[in-house]
Amino acid sequence: MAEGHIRREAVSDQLFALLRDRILGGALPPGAALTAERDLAAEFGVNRHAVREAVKRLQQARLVEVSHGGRTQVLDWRRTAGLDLAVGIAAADTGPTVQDIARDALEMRACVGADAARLCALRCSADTAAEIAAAAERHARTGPDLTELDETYVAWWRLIVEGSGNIAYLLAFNSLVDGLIPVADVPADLSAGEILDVEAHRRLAAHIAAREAGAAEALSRELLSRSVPAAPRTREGVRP
Amino acid sequence: MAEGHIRREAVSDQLFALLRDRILGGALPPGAALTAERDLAAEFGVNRHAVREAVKRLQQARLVEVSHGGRTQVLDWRRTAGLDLAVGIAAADTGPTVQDIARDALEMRACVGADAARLCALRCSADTAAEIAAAAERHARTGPDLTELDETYVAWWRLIVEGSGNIAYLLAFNSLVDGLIPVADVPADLSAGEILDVEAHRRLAAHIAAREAGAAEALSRELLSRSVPAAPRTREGVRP
DNA sequence: GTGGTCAACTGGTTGGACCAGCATTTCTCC
DNA sequence: GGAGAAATGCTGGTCCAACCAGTTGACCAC
Repeated sequence: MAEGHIRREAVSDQLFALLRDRILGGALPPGAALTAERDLAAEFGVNRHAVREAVKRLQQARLVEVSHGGRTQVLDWRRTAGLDLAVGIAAADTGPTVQDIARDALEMRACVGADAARLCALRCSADTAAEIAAAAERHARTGPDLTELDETYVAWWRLIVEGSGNIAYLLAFNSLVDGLIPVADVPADLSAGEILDVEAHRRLAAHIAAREAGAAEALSRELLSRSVPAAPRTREGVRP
Repeated sequence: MAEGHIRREAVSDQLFALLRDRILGGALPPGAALTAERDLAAEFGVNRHAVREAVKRLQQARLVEVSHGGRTQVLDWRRTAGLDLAVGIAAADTGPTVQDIARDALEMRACVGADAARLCALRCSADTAAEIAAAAERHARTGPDLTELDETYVAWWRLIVEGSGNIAYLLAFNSLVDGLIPVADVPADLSAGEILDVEAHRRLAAHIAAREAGAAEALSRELLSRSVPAAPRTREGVRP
């Protein structure tokens, strides 16, 4: 078949995305009351259960606060939402753009990645250090295919983050990898300077194996900073 | 009333917590198939819709992968789950303990907070810098009540993180503040050394106002590191 | 005004039915 | 006997209709 698998998105997923974007976009400001479930169901011509599933997800994302008997209230996502939400913020018509989010994510990646490399040098086992070096070599031998290179590079970093022994870093890494980075289309020349520098990877692996925490941190910070676009910021803070 | 608001947890919330803990605890290993919705409903004596809401949340947390017609599969949370999940990991009977999670969260807080202070010094407006200094003074004048002190301290840090202009940091801050830190009972003497050091807060605010990014980063890193317990790690990496 | 009552919302839960997609089994044809 | 097609029985996805359980606010008696 030529057509690429028409996956019909579930109704509750569509509704969740729609309401999420309304909240993030400011159409539903903090403090406002969400339309009642029955009314939402009628408005979109869907069943109330589908609405409930969507609202339940909004609740889990801490975008709304539901109270039995009372009204469902929209929260201020700047104060309550978690890192997992970052996906979709860009979809909002108001506030930060995709470029802003991308830059923020890459900045955070550099910060957390550097500290993870430091901790990895301090705490990982000799086996893990050897595995990291092996993964770096594996990455170095990976073909010219960009997607493939990206995968082995992420896999290599995952080893380092795991080796840091910090679960918070690992979870944040997950949030960034399959939440934010994919959305951000980093200029190819920037990311190539990071992904293709096989020699730097070898040196970082060596620093970790030699327990040189400071050197590992400095090198990884420099490496990860290469993909951060240097575009000037026009706004201050997170407020529009 | 003396009794504290008998909140009966919703069925789907209980079910979500139960299944989440089973997955995080290893009772439902990655790759295993989740019990079918109808069977879960029968097993717990609840309606299938409640089960569906719980499963939908598991899906959003990237703990399971559901496929129409096929089986719902348990994912490897170490590879897929996001930072928001950190709550509840400690509840698992296998793997990291509350102390481990707490330490990891505090480590991450120090790393991200220091970089946020650095960026804030670089990028925040003069108004924001003044507001940060004012918030520091407000905190300094706050009464001896520990809860109150904690609130003003968090509010002060929120200003700094907002001033950094990095939304990823802001969301991670949210995840840490109302997800992880509360669970972690940091020894009072440690946190007091951080929260009560009014002079350090004033200096940090001054560094930010003076655009001394390096000094702001160094001071905040030192400040935030005070609450990190220095307990030795018995395990390596995140693997048990 | 104060207090209680009640009706009209809200979300929470249930049951049953049916549609749609996947996987295995079974049957047919070569 | 083996390869492919058809049938079957599971899975999740959606809907309808009703009822339970809290909250809110208007109303009325005092």
